[in-house]
Amino acid sequence: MTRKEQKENRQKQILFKALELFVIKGYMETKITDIANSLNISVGLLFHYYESKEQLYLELVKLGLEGMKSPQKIKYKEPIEYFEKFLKNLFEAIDKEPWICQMFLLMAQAQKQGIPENIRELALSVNQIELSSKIIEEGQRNRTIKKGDTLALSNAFWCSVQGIMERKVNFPKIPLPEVSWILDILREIS
Amino acid sequence: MTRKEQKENRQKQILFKALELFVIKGYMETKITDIANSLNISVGLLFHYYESKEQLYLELVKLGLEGMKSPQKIKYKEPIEYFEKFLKNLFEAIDKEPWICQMFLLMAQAQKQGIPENIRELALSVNQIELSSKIIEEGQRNRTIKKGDTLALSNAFWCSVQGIMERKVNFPKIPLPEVSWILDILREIS
DNA sequence: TTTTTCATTGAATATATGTTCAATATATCA
DNA sequence: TGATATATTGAACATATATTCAATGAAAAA
Repeated sequence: MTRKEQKENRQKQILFKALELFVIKGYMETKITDIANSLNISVGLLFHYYESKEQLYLELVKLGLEGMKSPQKIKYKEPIEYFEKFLKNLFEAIDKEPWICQMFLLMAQAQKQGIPENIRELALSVNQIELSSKIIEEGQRNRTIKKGDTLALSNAFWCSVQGIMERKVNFPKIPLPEVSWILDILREIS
Repeated sequence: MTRKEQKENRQKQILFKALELFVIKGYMETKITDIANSLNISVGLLFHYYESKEQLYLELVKLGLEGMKSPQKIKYKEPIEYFEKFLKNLFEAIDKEPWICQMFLLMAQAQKQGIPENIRELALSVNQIELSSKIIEEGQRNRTIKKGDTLALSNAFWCSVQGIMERKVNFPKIPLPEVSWILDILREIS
């Protein structure tokens, strides 16, 4: 293993362990020593790779922002198909890569109080709920999505997804819901 | 105002402000000085009424446990009616009493890591998801509730509710969803 | 009015935790 | 091999925060 590889591995190792702990315990509750200890490395090494706890969190939020672009790449004919594909991808991905679930929650967590203000603003810069409300509007026009305030519908959908991710992280054994159950929040029932 | 009243008022004042801050910022992120400052009282006074931060949090969880008994009092003929009544009550109550929403989240928060273990166990002692799964099973028998793993369905419902509460606390202006939208997660679509 | 009780304060203390840094071990390269 | 660069350590430092406590003021009781 070259020096460069070694460096990158350590950085990733730290980053993913930090993600795991930040999501489970929260930003403040996660101590630098928690991260170092659970990786069996010294705190000094951690600071060698990341200049501060805040910086480490910032790296993660930046990574998360990248990931949030992926839903925008989903191609769909019917609006409801957009949400269906998103959920399907998400649920499938979760089983293989637990960090996806964690990252989803980190981005929600980063928008809350208690997070350094500059990071919080960054996390708030992509508003999934507003973006989806436009797709919901399309669906309302052709009667495939329920009538009602588009923001509230979008909110209900994303709240539900977040709640599910939240629970999955804390209680991994509880089975995921069926995609169609969550879609029924949006779907016009005829 | 008698001494007794004064005492009770202060205790409640501290308790509710603590609830507000614990829910918004989390347990560790909420500093004793935050609570004292936002009430314009000294830290000493706070410790005069509550022997520790942990004790204060415990009081809140105990209060929350009381509140969690109320869904069990709901009377229903059709199983779906149980969930409908619950949501209706909850959404109506929220507009008048923001602390209900906060309390709902506190109880979820108290079940996570980062909370003192004894309190965490107490919070985990009432399992809303398991309780509801039995009602869901009734509904499945008479075809008013979707087929599928009852725990997963119950989970989807409660995750959704939690996600909604979460968002309401952080972004109070976003409108609440319609009760029926959330019920559609459970309802058999014929 | 005098005494006693309790609400209230805020500086002092103890502890926890983020961060620094000088020293050491190990790998890379000449 | 020897020289240089990098990975790694952990004790030391600075700061933040929970908690204590002796002192003060105000209300209740006598």
